[in-house]
Amino acid sequence: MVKALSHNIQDYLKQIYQLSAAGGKASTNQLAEALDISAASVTNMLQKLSKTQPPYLIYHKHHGVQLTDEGQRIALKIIRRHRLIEEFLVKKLGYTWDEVHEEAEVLEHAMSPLLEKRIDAALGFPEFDPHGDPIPDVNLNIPQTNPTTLRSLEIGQTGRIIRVPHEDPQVLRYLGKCGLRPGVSIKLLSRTPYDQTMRIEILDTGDKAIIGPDLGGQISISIGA
Amino acid sequence: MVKALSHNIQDYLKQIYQLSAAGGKASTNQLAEALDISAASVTNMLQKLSKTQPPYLIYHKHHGVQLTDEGQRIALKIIRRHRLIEEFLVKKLGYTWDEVHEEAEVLEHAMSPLLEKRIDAALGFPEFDPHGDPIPDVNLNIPQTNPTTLRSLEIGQTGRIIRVPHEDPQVLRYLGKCGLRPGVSIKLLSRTPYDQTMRIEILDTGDKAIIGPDLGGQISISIGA
DNA sequence: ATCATAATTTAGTCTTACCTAATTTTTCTA
DNA sequence: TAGAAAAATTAGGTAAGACTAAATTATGAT
Repeated sequence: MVKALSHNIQDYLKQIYQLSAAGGKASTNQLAEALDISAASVTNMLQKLSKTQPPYLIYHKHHGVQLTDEGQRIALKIIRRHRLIEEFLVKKLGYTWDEVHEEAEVLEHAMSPLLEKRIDAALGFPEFDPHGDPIPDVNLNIPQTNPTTLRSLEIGQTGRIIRVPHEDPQVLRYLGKCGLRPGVSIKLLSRTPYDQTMRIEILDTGDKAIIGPDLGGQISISIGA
Repeated sequence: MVKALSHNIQDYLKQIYQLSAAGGKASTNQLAEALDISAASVTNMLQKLSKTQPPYLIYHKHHGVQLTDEGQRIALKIIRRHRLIEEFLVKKLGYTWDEVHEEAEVLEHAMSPLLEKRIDAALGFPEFDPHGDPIPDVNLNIPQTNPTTLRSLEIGQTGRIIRVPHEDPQVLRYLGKCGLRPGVSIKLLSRTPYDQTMRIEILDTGDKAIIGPDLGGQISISIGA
């Protein structure tokens, strides 16, 4: 029997996973920022999580942390639940894609293994959530995509949107209004020399959209229409 | 802006509501038993909840507690969510009625007002949950029924089941197997003189079932088929 | 009316997870 | 290769919500 982990701890592990996906390690300050708590509190918790049996992460003073396999397993389980919930809310309860992140952030901790199974089945075992993020399967394997980002498109080149950033409702509403969702094919029309702002065309509708370089770097695409 | 109440406090208020529905007041020990914590802890919490602004309950040493209007409002909100979730799990996710209580016990605390609204709408604004318990509406008004209990039936008299006890999965599985669910019409065939065990007939199917007096007292019915 | 028992409360701790302030370590720049 | 700035850690504290043990109050049977 495995001891139930607190919501807090689950959130730490999830965040560490997300941060180290881009970088291999997560630093105390990054975590403090992401979880909106003080760095001192983070240090305490990291030390604690490195001393459990089994340990959830590997901690070296002043050098960031890395999840153990066990820690990663837990992180992936939470991420799976989070994304299943997002997909469920959109597909079955009429949510828009900008409403689901916050809701899932809470519900992911209240989801039993049974509910996870039933929702997964009700959705037909989906591989991606509404933002195009991959949903780890029952064994926590993640559907692989091989994306680059919108920012790296050449002028005149086409691509297909794979995923968009999922946290900020405002951004999501903007993208939604432009018709920029996963699966949509686009072409880069132009890039301003000074600030790299991109003009792109949605191929199906012919609509145009303006995307700054920051946001462009957070939108994953595959090359080709 | 109202301060968010902890899950714990929500559980206290809900339990007090349920206990005082049958009795007007809830005692420290009843609460300790129902919440599975020590009586001393309950005393502490009751004192705390009676000193909030506004107070959630009225506390007199050694004489039990009673919810204030505010306390009752919160209790009913949780109960509404609990029952909506139960109905949702059965109707939309293929749960059986013995699986839903425990699940709802957790989810009720993770449910946003928006989710409550969407689920309510998806179900067509149901008035009763799978066990026949009334679901408070958006304004927390409770559909009234005027039930008596199975135990009070006379021999040969007919009745229609209104609600069954909802917590114990074993009991629910037994009742389910017998076909005893809300809406079903029954007739009392006999009662043993010694222990008052009842034999009843389900009118639609002709099936017979045996119900002890304790369980019989927890099954609500309306008189007449 | 008394006394045993049951119910409740008080007092004192513990754990979890957070905080701020002060200190130490690392990193970056001149 | 200092020394400043940034990052991380330590130390000491707080609030919630639980606990046990001891004390008090209420109740019910003779």
